[in-house]
Amino acid sequence: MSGASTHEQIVEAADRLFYEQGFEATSFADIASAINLSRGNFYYHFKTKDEILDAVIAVRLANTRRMLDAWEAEGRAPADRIRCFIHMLIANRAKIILHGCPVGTLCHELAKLDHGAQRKAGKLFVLFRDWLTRQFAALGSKGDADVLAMHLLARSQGVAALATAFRDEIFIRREVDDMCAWLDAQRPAGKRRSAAASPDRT
Amino acid sequence: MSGASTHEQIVEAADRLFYEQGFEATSFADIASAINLSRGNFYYHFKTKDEILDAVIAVRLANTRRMLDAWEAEGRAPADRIRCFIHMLIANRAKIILHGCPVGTLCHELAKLDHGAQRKAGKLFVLFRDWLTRQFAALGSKGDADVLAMHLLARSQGVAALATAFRDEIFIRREVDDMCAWLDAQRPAGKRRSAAASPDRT
DNA sequence: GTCTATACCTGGATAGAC
DNA sequence: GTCTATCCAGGTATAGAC
Repeated sequence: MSGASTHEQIVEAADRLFYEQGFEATSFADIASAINLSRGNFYYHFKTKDEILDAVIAVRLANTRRMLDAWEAEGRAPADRIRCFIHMLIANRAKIILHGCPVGTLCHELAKLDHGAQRKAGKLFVLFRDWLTRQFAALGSKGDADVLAMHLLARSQGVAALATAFRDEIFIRREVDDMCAWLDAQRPAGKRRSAAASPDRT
Repeated sequence: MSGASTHEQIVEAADRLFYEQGFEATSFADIASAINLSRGNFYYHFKTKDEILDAVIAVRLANTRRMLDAWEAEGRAPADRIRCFIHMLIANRAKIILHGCPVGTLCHELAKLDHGAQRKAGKLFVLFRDWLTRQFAALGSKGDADVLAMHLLARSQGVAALATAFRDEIFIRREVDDMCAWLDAQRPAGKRRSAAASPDRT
């Protein structure tokens, strides 16, 4: 981290603070002090706050692509890949309980602000949607792969939302199990693996 | 509306603006100008912005209780009442697509701000949760009524979240149908009504 | 109860020295 | 590339006249 350029440090800190506090509630002073940079010097790197937001979204898009590629490159069955997606809720449960889903909360905030970056932030959802659609298609769901993808995406968003509101980790685990069971039911009969073969990876 | 007291007018305008723009993004000037009131005079009615938020949440709690009571008083079967809940997504679809769920987005924003009113806003979710739990219990789901309530609440939150992000009304209707089908599957066998008897009330 | 005027602060943004 | 100093807009909040 300390080897990173100032530019990268700014984006990194902004990424974290936008997630934890929200975009609007995060001031230049917050970001600057987080990396021990003077406020004035900020404008050498970014002219406006919107530029920082753009950079943060770009980084998140790149990180998300990398994560999805990694899940895919592990070369397992489509259902296993989808389980990777579902288990994100457990892997990130602590942060989700505190700050919600990074994608969902950002999109919500930008929608309220009627912000120009709405569409770009929405691409984060599109990445997941398209990736899930491909996995469901590979799973054998021909016509309705996108429907299943949207369904699963919505369920994970809902779980994140209530997990934040109720600060309930048990609820997350229960819903994750339920989603995995639902996933098994989507597979062609006779090819289903037992639930016992899919322990939660915490 | 014009007969309402200034106090009521303020809360009403704040309620709407907090929903449309978010709590933080809404200034006193916004609320004041919405009801043609001078900014200075504001403080006769509310000392701080947090007081307005408290009043708005109180009004939303009261309105929600009234709505839930009305659904219950209509005296129909528990499943019909739950369908009232599910169909909220369709009844409010236009606003949901633009601004999300009023409860979910407020709770999310307050969580990010680490605001003191978080718990009070969370009571809105509790109202729905407890009401749904009672309906599922009446439906015959003894031990897991609360689990089903949380599940349905989460799904409706997820649908609202993606509906906002993708501005997709078709998606809402599809998921509402799916939730209704799921609901039918929760009822004791032999007592299920046909899907055709449950047309969407738009 | 309603208004004007205003104090005070924070946040975004700029200029210019180093 | 980094700093200090500064400007300006907007937001919260107060005082006091009417």
